[in-house]
Amino acid sequence: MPEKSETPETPETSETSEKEQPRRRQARGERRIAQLLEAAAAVFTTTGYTAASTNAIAREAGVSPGTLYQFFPNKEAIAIELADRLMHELREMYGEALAPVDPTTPLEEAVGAAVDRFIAFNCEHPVFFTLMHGPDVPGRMAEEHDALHATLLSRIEGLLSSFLPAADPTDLARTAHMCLGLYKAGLELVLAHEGAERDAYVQELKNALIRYLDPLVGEGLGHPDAPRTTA
Amino acid sequence: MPEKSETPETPETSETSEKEQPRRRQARGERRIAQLLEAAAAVFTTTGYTAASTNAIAREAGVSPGTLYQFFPNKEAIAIELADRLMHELREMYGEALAPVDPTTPLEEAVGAAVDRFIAFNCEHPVFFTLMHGPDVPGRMAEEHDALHATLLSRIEGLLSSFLPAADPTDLARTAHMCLGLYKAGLELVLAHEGAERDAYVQELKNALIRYLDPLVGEGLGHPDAPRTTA
DNA sequence: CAAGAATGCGAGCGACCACTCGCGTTTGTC
DNA sequence: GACAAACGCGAGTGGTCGCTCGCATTCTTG
Repeated sequence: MPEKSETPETPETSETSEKEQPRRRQARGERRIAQLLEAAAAVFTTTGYTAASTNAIAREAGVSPGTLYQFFPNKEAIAIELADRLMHELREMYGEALAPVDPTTPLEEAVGAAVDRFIAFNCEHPVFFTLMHGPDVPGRMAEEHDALHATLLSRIEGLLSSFLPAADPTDLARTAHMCLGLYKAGLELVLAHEGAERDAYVQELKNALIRYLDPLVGEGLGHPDAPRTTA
Repeated sequence: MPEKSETPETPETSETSEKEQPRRRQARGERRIAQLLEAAAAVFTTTGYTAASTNAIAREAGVSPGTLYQFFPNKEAIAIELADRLMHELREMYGEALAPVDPTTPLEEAVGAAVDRFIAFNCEHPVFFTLMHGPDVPGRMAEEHDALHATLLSRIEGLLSSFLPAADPTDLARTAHMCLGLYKAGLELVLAHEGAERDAYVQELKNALIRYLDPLVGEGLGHPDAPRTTA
């Protein structure tokens, strides 16, 4: 296992320490990093993480393997950095997308808005689905994935509990898992199509989620239109 | 090469000089093959296809790498043979599970029966999900996967069309895709849990599918008295 | 401009993996 | 029992991949 001894850490960082910054980068370096991450995104989306070779990423970026390793300590760090940047961009969006809504808001509206934003993000960054869904992710990425997963689940639970104030926590968690699973399934289908067909699948995904949740909401709120329950 | 009756698509002359020469196996060999496939199933399920090494499979089976290659020409052939045997076993089941039903059968019953059988099969053979869902499958396996996918889709379409005789073929295909996607999502959740919780997820999967399809059946048939429940 | 740091290169190293080969052992057949 | 074929072994081979190293080039800074 190639273990690179870290530079003598804690030099001095009295000021704002965003991250460990043992290296001074030039503008050129930042450009290369962005270029490499873009190339990595392209290669990851087409071949997946494990099958993607660092040489292929460097070639895609038009640089040599050595240059790649000037900016990233190893292959995993490339995926980590890529995921981190996407996460950061995502956080700015889903903070609104899954904010708890008051129960007077119709379910369709809440689900539709959340789905639209997430679908838009994933369509704009197809790598995200590859990195977060692939079974061939390195250990450190799994944590990132699990963290996002847990955050999303708690958000969904929060949203659901605003519609179902009196629900068993276990059932709530299960319903949230189902919602996330159904969403992932729909996302895969959405990404596999384009144009009008893609839009149709988005609508179908919304339908599936709304119809799945509708009876629960109706019964949870004491709606008279609760035709069927599953004990 | 494992012995099996190939389709006579290679019109060689009377002399089958090369190509397929089914090797004479002894009982011991057949046992080894089964043993190796079982070991391969275990390794594939835990590590996935690409990450699984042939040496690991041989070790799991308690034989040497050379012995493994006595019965399989390469790593892909192991997965192929494994998938073929599972497919064969599956075909005997889903022929009944998705056989077209007359529309008088309630939707819940049709969906419930199909889901139950497929869930049971996948729970008994977790490799199947790994081989058919993993993004890291070899080229030849992708065909097998696509073939199953297409077969399942046409079966689902057939079942749906028995409930929706007058439906746009495009919509029908899309709905079938959605059903299969939703099922896969539910299957993943089902496999991730055990015991009572697993059963609960099975029920939730059925709910999601039935609720997704119910409005379509009600409106598509134009039956004002469409049976919504048979409680 | 000079010095040093950051950047850039690409041949090559070590590790791993799918797969092979030569040879010894077991089994079926006469 | 004798012969051949199927079985079994495990060190070895070629190839790929992550990653390194020495050296050349470009930028920054005083």
